[in-house]
Amino acid sequence: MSQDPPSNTVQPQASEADLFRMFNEIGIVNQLSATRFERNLSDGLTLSQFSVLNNFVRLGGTRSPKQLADAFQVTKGAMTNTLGKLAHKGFVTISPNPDDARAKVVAITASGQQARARAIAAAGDSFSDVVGLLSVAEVAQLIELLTRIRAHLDQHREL
Amino acid sequence: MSQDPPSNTVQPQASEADLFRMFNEIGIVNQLSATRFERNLSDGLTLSQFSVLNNFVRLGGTRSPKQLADAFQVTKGAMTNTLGKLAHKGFVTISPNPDDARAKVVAITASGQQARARAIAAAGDSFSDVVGLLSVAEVAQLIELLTRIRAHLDQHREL
DNA sequence: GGAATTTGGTTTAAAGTTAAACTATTAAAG
DNA sequence: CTTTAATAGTTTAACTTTAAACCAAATTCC
Repeated sequence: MSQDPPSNTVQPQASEADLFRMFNEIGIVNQLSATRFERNLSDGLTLSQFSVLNNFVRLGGTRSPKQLADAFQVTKGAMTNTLGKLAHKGFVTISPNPDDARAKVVAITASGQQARARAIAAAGDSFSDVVGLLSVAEVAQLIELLTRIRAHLDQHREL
Repeated sequence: MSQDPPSNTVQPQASEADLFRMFNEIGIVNQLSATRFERNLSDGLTLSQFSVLNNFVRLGGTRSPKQLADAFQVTKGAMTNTLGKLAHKGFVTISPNPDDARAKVVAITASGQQARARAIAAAGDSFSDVVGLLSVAEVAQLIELLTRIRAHLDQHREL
């Protein structure tokens, strides 16, 4: 439909096998880095809990449990659980939504922001040995490509 | 200690904040792609089960449950469970190790290889829409960088 | 050789996840 | 309006994973 016209400067597309290998490699790196990160997490935070706090700080504002569940591709039940833990620790507040009695409004607290900052600092430590491994340009390139992939997967996800 | 001497051709190193962002992006992409992949898995395979089969095909030979557990950064208990399921489906065999009565020898079966091939085919389908997104060069670059990171994390992991 | 330690694997309890059932509220259709 | 369908959130059962206890077999160390 809306394909670019053929041209002599077109880059050859990646094969499915290449992509499989790439996603495989992403999976392994993620496994290793997430394990490492999770171990250094403070305040008894799990990765899911941290992710929620981080999301609030990065994007600001408030969200419903449903929105969070969708954003993290997790069931509503799982999010109920995660938010319960965070609320219990005082890192988020969960209030009724005045406009919709079914819904709730989740917000991060000052204490939650501090916990997130502590976690980030700990994360920095846990990755300090990787600093020498990549140049700024390489990291930038990596982020650029990953962001592109993320945006695509995000748009085309079913559910 | 063993640092390179300063020079005018040295690349500036990535900051911890950049790295955090990078690993964060890897986590999100992984989350999205793994979810997608897992949904298209055939033969009732879970991602862990598929990973074990894939590992056997990629690297050949046989392995002990312990080796597999280490390779995937998973507890021995979890691997006992995963291998049990795979054995039940007839995709691997688990035999005693004649040289060490504590240990076992795990091998993939022909049926397991076929199941892995089917899963790969399904995976190809599930990623077909990503094909147009990246050039061969970009995927190659991505794989190169990820492999480097993986090797580093792998060498420096605790446990 | 025999005691103490380490290692491979299984099992158990606790925690987190999913899928599905369920409740309550809102939106849509007639 | 009123009935029907969809939506937000919670709860439950089944499953996976981890951490820790446990058993059996191998190693290490006197």
